Amino acid sequence: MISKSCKYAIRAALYIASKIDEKVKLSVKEIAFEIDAPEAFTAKILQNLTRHKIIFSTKGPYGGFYVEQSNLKIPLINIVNAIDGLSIFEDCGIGLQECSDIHPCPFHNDYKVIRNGILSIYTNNTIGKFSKELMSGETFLKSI
Amino acid sequence: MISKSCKYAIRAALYIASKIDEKVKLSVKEIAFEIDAPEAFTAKILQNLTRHKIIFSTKGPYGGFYVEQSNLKIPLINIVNAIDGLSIFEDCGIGLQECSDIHPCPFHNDYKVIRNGILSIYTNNTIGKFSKELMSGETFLKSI
DNA sequence: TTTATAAAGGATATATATATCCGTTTTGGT
DNA sequence: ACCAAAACGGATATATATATCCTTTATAAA
Repeated sequence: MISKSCKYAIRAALYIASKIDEKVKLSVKEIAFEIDAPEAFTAKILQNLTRHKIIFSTKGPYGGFYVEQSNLKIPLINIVNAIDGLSIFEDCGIGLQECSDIHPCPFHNDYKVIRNGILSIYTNNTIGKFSKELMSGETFLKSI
Repeated sequence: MISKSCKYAIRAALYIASKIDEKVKLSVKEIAFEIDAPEAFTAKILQNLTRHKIIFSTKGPYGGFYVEQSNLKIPLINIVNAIDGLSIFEDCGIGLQECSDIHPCPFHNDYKVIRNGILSIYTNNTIGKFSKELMSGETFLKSI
């Protein structure tokens, strides 16, 4: 459904959010390692998230990526929108251009329920929602 | 979720099934046109479906693709399996290797409901289920 | 038996997603 | 002012999905 890039982005945002109380800025290297994603590719994704103001960054020594309290309220759908766009929530289940509520394919109604369910997951969960319950001593990936 | 190829495959199978009463074999060219897919690529997909015995084919003059009554009972999940495999129904929503019922990610339970819903659509609908209500004078794509 | 037709299948091409590389810019410390 | 650290951004590389091309094989009809 969502792309691999988008999954990296969500993992990255959750990780950065989980570190908010430590008041340190995180490097690409650390983030990539913790979310199990390639470093250079993670850099691109983080840049994208920064441009979309989903996370913040500063350059130079002691620089890196971080979030503020306000970022914790951002729903995951914003990340999906930034990386993949929202058209995935409009596509027909069997790829028909013409498919719509007015002119539904045989699977349209069932499929619509599913799509809306996925949309709900991303809309109802925020970047900050899980940061508290995470990171209990082990690495991030093991903790989620 | 499922690939573009897989959507072509489902459209093709539904189309072929919709023609079962006409007792004609359908060419790649006709099928590709009707399902709005590229011809050579459709040929590959039809070969694949044939190998998996989801449809039948015969070579030579008056040859082509067709189904028999027994094929109409085949659930769409068989097509998904033939083209994409079933691993898509096991993937974690945020791409974690370790995610499972025992070690769920924060979205696991919600996401599982969704995945099972998609699985149900493909499991509960057969190739033949819609062939009757289709093809009321207009082209296939317009009819579904 | 020859010919025409249509699928089968291997090789190749293109598009897109994923991933890497490297020079540039910004910034903090000295 | 200088250096080092780190993100930024453009160019490039690789992998995968999608798409095409062409030769081979099977088959029906004449």
